[in-house]
Amino acid sequence: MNEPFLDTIDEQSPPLAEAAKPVASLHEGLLVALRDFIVEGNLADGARVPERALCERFNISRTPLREALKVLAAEGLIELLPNRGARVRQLSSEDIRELFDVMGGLEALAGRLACERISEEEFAEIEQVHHEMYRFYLRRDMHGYFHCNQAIHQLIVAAAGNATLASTYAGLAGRIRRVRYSANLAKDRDRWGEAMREHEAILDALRRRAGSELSDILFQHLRNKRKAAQASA
Amino acid sequence: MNEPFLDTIDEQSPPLAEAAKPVASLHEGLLVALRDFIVEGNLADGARVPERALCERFNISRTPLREALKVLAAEGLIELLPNRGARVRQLSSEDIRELFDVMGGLEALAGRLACERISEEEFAEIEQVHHEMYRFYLRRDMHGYFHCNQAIHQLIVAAAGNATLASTYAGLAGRIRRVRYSANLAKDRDRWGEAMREHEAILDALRRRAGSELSDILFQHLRNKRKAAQASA
DNA sequence: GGTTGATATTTTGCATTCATTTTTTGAAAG
DNA sequence: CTTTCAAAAAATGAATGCAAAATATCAACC
Repeated sequence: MNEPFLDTIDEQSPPLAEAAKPVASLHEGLLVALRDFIVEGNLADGARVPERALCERFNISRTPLREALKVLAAEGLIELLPNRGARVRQLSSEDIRELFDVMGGLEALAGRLACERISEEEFAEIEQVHHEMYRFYLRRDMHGYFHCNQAIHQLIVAAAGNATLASTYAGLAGRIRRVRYSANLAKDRDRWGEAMREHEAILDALRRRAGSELSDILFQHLRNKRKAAQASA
Repeated sequence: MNEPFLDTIDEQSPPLAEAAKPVASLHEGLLVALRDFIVEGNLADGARVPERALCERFNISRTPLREALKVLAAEGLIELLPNRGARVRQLSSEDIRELFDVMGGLEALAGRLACERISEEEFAEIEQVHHEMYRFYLRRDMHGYFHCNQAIHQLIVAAAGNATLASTYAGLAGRIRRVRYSANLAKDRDRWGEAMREHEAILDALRRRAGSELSDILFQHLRNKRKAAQASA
């Protein structure tokens, strides 16, 4: 469970040097810490990953660090160049387009599966967050709106009841999380109304358990989100 | 580009000991070799991964091997237990259900995207393989049929023109590849006719560039495939 | 001033080593 | 014969060491 999706309005990541918390378990711990470190944008886009510096930062030797870097490369967060170390992966607009589409496909799937198995309780929660989001929309409270928006998408993925889906989704979300700020479509007021209407349709289809319809709507919703994001970039 | 999907009828993987080809580049090389080694079923399901033995098998020391194992764990092929090494990941029927659904979702996405951008040439190729597959079906040639089947699904994913989708799909396919033999629904003659009809519908929807429709059909197709597979297991 | 090329420095990739933890072994007890 | 427990053996996780490769430095030259 990493991060729901784009569309957050939170402030930029914390300053580079932190209180150097001494990595808890070091098993999973280092990996998580390092991933956060990168995802949170502590390293510039395309910058080379300073092995030695990170060793000191996390108080470990190069061996476990390099193992973690390999994993992060497999996750697509960084890339390894033979004999010249790791670089923070720079996403082209094409990469972002691809990522949005795949996430759209996964959300479409989540919607479809959710329709098959969502409980009344789960639906009620989504409905509640939806109404809350609507109130934020009326009040033009972007921060609140996007918080709810995130929550809804996350709840739909969770309602699908498919851990493989959830972790695949989280992996992709992690990759674009770095660019979420630049992709902050929130500024686009016209799109906002449209997005709100789309969310109405999402809730409606989910209420009717119309899986294939919801699937379409969710995919298109992500498509539109991406278009707005890339247009404003 | 790993492997299209289940549904192959190929014979079981080669015997455990091979000619010990000395890992080419060792950068990407070891990882690929080791992944193949595991995916091809050289290690029993749930068996512990013998670090030392693999070091000798691939003529490398433990450091690079362990890096590779970490990556394979991230890919979901093996799992790492703290202080007790790596095990070949054993997929529960629930895991398989999940994987099929996610792959179904990704194929649905691939179909949708393919409808947007597939060229006449690409479509013609799929159509051709489809007809070839039909001839195999009429002749009751399972091996030929499944080879074409695989090719069609792979061509649709390729026609989507989304590298992120393709690699995500390949990653999941790799996980499931180990169990493809047990999931060999080929034996189910009734399902075969049904599958053939579904493929007719797939081709038809693709011809009409009916993205959302194709999306539904593909997802259901994978669903049915999975049900047949799990029923016969 | 800018370019080229040789040398020094750093960094990478892998092997080796070491401390811990786990697993195995085997003998004693029930 | 089975269970229990302690010691031995093996495996894991991580640090260090070392050769090869890449990068940086800097002086000579145009």
